[in-house]
Amino acid sequence: MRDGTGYLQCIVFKGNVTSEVFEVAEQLHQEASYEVTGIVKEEPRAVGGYELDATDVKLIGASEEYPITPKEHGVEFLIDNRHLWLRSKRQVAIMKIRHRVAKSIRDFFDNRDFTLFDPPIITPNASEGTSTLFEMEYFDLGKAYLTQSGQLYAEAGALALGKVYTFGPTFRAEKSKTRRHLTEFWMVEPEMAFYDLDDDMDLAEEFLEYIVKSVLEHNKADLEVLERDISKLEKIERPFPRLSYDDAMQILKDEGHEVEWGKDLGAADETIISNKFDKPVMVHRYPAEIKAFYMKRDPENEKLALCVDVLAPEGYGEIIGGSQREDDYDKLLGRIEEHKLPVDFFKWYLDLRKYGSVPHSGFGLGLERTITWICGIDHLRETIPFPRMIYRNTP
RNA sequence: UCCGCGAUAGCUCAAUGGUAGAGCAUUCGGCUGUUAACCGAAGGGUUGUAAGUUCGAGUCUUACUCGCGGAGCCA
Repeated sequence: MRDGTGYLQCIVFKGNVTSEVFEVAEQLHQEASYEVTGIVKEEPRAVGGYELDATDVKLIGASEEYPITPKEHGVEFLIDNRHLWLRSKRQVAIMKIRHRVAKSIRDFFDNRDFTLFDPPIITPNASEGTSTLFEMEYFDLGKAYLTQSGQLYAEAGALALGKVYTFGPTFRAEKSKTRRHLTEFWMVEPEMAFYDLDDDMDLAEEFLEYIVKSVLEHNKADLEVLERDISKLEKIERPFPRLSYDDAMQILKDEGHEVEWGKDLGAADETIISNKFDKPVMVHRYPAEIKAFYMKRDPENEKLALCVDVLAPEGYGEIIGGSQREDDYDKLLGRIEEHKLPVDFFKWYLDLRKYGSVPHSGFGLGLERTITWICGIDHLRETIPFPRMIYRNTP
């Protein structure tokens, strides 16, 4: 029996019930819903040590030929039946962990005087220009897009409220067919006035530690269902290793891998680096060339951006991307022009530098990637109730 | 967009170029302190689509469709 709070074994003994009740019990196929009256007994043979000895059984909803059997199934079949797959023990455990991660995210920021700040989902501009956007016609105003990040709006919020965070769905029409991509995924993006890159990294580190500890504290049973090696999560404590991009390149070189300064780290590179540590690794100060226009340059080396990527352990890859933002009006305008972005759309964004600009920083954490890592599972499609992927938008 | 792999019963998979099978599920019968129960029986197929090679194609060839993994890009 499953009721949403847990599982209980229930026994219907021929000798303890009427023949009518026994007949009803015989009709209870997999996933039928029913009401049972009985006596709870201690029973060492039952999982959990207790079972319900039924005296009466009432059928509520029959379930004929339930498609998902206790045997093995393929991925396509299971996702076609996602609405039913969610009932299985493993999926229930993942959804409970998702809830815990989301709750711990809100608690973390709420307890540190951040204000939840909701950016629009429909936007007229591309925040980074590179990614593909979901496009729509917006009445008489031309094209509009589904947001791929609330960051630019969060910056406006930070200048109004000091410390803010956004938390909601974001959309990317990237044609990525991998176990790390969804077209609709959730992101949390804190943005803080007067934070420099070091402050930003300190916060990210404390944040990740908090989330993992919260799951360990409340979801041990769920992690057990997933057969997660908990000892790996117990090691997630500050401080996390911090490497500059140059340090990372050196590690790759020492490992005998061909590297070229100025190129972004590939997935294989990230795995090599993260496998050298048992904690998340923070890689900072990438070449500005390969990073977004809004990132501030390192005053000590203008070729570098004041940015950070956090790589999850065990090869789970990037879960956080963040930076200190460019706060100088002229420099930011220059970047927008260099990237050939429509200046008109960014007028409001430039205003943030025109009227009382302050140094500020922030980062974005991908919810599903984080859950995938914490759960120790191999595909992020299981971490959201109804995944949206390049070749699937049903059920 | 590119590279690789795949598509056979409701599901998971077998089948040297030679009569398309098993386990599970379903139905029927039996048995049972089970927890992926067990024993017996039955039904269930245009082998993704189209063309080609061949005496003969699930198997070989070509194209297409769909799916999976990866690269790039990203959280």
